[in-house]
Amino acid sequence: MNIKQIAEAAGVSVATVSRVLNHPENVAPATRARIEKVIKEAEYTPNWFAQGLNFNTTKTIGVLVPHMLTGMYMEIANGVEEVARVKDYITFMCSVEKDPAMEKRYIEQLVHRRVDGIILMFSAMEKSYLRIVEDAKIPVVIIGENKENPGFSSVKVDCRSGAAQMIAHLIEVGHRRIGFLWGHDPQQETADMYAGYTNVLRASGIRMDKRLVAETENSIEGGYIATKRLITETLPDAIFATSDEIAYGAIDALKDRGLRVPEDVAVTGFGNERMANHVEPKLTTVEIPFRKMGIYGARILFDMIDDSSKEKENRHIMLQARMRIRKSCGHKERIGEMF
Amino acid sequence: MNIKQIAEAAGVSVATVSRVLNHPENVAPATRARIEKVIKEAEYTPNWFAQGLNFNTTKTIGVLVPHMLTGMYMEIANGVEEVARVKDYITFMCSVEKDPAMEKRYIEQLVHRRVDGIILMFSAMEKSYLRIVEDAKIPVVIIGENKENPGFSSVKVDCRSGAAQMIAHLIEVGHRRIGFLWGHDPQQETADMYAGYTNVLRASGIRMDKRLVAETENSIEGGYIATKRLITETLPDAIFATSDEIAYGAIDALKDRGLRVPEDVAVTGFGNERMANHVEPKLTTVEIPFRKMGIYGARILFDMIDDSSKEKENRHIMLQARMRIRKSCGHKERIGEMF
DNA sequence: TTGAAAGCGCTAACAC
DNA sequence: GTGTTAGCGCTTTCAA
Repeated sequence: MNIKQIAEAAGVSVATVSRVLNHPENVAPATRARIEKVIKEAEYTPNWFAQGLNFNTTKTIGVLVPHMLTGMYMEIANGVEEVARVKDYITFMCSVEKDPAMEKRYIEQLVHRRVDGIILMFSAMEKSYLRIVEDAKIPVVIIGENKENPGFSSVKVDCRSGAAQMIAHLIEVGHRRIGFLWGHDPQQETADMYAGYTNVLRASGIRMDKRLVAETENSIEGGYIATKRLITETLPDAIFATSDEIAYGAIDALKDRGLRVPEDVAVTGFGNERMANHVEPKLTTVEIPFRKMGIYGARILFDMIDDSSKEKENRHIMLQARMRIRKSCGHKERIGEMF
Repeated sequence: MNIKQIAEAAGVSVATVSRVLNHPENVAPATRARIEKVIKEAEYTPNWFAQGLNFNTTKTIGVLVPHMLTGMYMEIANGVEEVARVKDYITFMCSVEKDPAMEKRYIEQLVHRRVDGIILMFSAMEKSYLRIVEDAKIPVVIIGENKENPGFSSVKVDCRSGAAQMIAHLIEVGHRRIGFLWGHDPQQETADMYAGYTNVLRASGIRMDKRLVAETENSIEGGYIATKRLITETLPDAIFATSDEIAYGAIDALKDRGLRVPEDVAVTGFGNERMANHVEPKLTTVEIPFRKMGIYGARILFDMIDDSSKEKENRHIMLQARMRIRKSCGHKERIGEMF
């Protein structure tokens, strides 16, 4: 069913039908009612492609997620989607599986399909790849630090300070030999955490011990393996993991070795994802406001979309992370939280 | 940059450019090479909408997910996406937040945007709503049981038998008073589990006690609250939860009451999601092959898309669920699994 | 082997 | 207030 048929059925020209669709105020009430009736009865909706050819908007944004199965990323995406929904936009969610080649392919696709805006999450893209997007003049917001991508609006979390707080806390509680489980991603954020770690140690006059630092995949399994390896070398008082998942793996590994958490070794995570409060012992961690990151990112994006006319100067938001003291760090006056 | 400009730059007509794009074999090698060079240099890609107006395919499928933050649904989606990617399709992931109104809106959008196929996951849609999709002749596959939607291809899991096995196991291990925490969704699946539950109890000569059955939201919090309520009434030997998350909540609630799991009360889940093996005690559960469901569903969908000519007879796949015996059910010879 | 032109379904400028 | 028509960017038939 197309506009011509509607026009015939209503005894008018296609222009008039198009008008009731786009500028109903310019149509006589009687004609308008008649046409609307026909449209409703025929369940007619204008052809998407024909509209796309004429308008310059698709009411669609694209969101690139590093990994569909990682809850934290999905929380950010959820925040984005919520804003998009209110704006009557639909969202292309693309999971790039932490693979730059896939990320590139998806970006090309999104540009090709003329999305109105793109959100890049912890992107691995180099600036040069993003030229396609710039050429297409599609607004972009980057969520998560990325050194490779200056010149875009962004939303970030102050991971350095978050880690520093946590390390300071561990020291305060009495730990000296603090291990650092360094997840491979997100790259920039974990590097910032490391900076926070070394800084606080130095300031506290604690000597760095390289054996206490281990690199690992950002996953439960990664944390498990790295911890097993680490504790064969030397036994720390505490372990700081760059993500909650790594911390879960660390706890498993310690338990397997017959060590108690937090009595023998304290463990802390980063993120405060859904399960952090339901593992045993409850995980002390740094809360990242994931949903909020998504919401802010989306708001910036839609600001850019809405006044595409305005000369765009990039905006940057830095959110603070916040400690969640539970049991796993060995704090005496720990705060119990159920949810 | 459009086809006309390419044509001019190459000194040919638009028709010839279009030919090298779609039927290169019909173009003289020399002309073709010249045009391809221009295309490459200009980084030209045909306009998506103009193509859509002419072709009848969008290389896009839509996936309706009940809830973006529930890992199990995302695992299914991940399976779908993987198949789609291989097929060079892009996926619209739509999170309907367990809201039928949203689901309806998204379906309309997907139809409007002429996706080549749609996957409905644990859909709440009534048959009548899906008329839009049928009218548009868009292939649909339903993942997850849905009584309201006969007449569509589907992939399901035998939850009834899964639950029956688990209940039988609990009885075998010595439990008699077995609680049933009934999550509100997915509707049909949990109802099937209930059927399995009552059946096995009856067959084992155990009298049903209504006080042992509690309804709840499908979430950790839901499981927590329902369990607290349930155990004020009567104390079961064991609790069967219709999802892992509900089971986590149940375990929390029991611990809060000073009860040991599984010594005082055994707990089992359903799903075997990522964390089931990392909570304390490790969760005995029924494994649902989520990824596989997505993969099979997508394969059926693409079969339908690829031979749209063929008279389509619906296909139905029923997958088996499988028990994962861990610690939480109190089995003596429990199997330890790390990952 | 190539080009001219019609047509895909719609919007909007212009004319009445 | 409504109709006519050019044009959006592309594909494809038909003719040369």
